[in-house]
Amino acid sequence: MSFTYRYARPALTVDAVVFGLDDEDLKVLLVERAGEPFRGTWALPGGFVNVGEDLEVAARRELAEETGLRLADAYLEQLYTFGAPGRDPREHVVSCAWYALVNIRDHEVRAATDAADARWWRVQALPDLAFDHAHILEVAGERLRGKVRYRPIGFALLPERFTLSQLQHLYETLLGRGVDKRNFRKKMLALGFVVDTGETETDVPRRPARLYRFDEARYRQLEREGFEMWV
Amino acid sequence: MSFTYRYARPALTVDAVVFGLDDEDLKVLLVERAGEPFRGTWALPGGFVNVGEDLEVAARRELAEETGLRLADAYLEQLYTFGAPGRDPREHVVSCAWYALVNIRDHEVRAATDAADARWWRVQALPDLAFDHAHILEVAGERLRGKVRYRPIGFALLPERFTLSQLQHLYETLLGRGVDKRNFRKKMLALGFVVDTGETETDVPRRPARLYRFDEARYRQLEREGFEMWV
DNA sequence: AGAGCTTAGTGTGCACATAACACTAAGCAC
DNA sequence: GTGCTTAGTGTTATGTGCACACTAAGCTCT
Repeated sequence: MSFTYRYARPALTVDAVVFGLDDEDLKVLLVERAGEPFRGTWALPGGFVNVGEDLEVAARRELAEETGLRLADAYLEQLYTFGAPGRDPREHVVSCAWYALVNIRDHEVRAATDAADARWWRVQALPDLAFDHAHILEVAGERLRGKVRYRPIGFALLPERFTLSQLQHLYETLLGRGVDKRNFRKKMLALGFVVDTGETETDVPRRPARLYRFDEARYRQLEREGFEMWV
Repeated sequence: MSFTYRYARPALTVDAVVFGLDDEDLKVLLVERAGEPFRGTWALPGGFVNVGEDLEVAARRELAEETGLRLADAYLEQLYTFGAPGRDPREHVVSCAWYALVNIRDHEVRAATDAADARWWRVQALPDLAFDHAHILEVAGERLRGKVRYRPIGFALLPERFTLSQLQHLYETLLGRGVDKRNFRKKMLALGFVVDTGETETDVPRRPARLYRFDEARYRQLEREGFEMWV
């Protein structure tokens, strides 16, 4: 079967930049390519968009197919569309890139279709990447660093219940600088959408911390009222 | 001549949302469609991307072809890629939308290829639009309103030399609210990249105002030093 | 020439937000 | 119960945002 058009068309793909956070670092999910071109090279999960398929749906599908990861309550947003001729050695391929923030512990990752392997890599120590994926990752990193300061998207990187220390560690990691503990806690609690669950950590070899959660409904309410956060 | 592929491909287009400002309002450049579908309906200028053509180049080309407008020192940025199946009645068409800010007086507009007419419309009083272009325009408006507050992109809407009153009018129009004259002037001049040219207006039936210009080199310098604006 | 019109241009004070800073509290391990 | 580790807490100084009203300068019209 084949498809014929009156004019030549660039191919259209989606790629996903999935960020995760563990106790140490910011990580990104990559797959090792099983097919040509760039066989054996690490790359962002992604692939061709089907006709009649929404771009976001395509991004989720390719991600699930190649890494086994299904985005549920993760944060997912379109990043940018990369269309420079020559970015794919085969032909002109335009890629609509998306980025996602997930809690690493919630998601089992396994290599699948078209991928020889799939695993998390430290953003600070990436392998060589296929295509222009290093560039895409750079753009994604900038967007993440920029956006986390005025939108509460970072919470998607944490478990549902988290301590203020974890939240602070998250911001320090993303912003790349330390912040003052007292000021940070004051500011976060003053925002009004980081709420105390009444629970505390268990099984930790030290004083247990209170557990908080991100109250999304409250955030949306405040947003409607014209409130603005700035970290 | 025709082109055959192993798998079906969505078509790929670019659309341009060009904003301009005159003494009264924020305007947007639209074309009246000369061909089907939506013949006779107003739409964003745009069209199919050629194979081997960069997306930004395609956006500029389509804009020039349909409206005669050539973006030189205008601000141009990718907006979002719209790919919902059904957004074009013919088939699955994915559109990479761009938005631009230009100084209306610098640009002559005339209908050309594929367009029966081309003209500026007040953003507040738009006609019915073809495809999902009303939605694209809405997204563009949000982006503009958001971005103008922390990036000095608004200057692209003004002539090279402008008065602080013009600049204030610009911000008031974009933000949709009045601002205090004294505070506005203090803040703008404190930024350091709005510089006095030493000249003043001529031929105005009132006290002439000083003319300022946007010093882009200075802005880039400050940006590198980690400075941040916020209006 | 002078009166009137129109927009340009200017400073202060108060309220609030940010940033710097160090010690006690609580639970666990040994 | 001692020691270790991280949790949790307030005050002060400084800077920024915001409200607010009058004089200055050039032109027009008579």
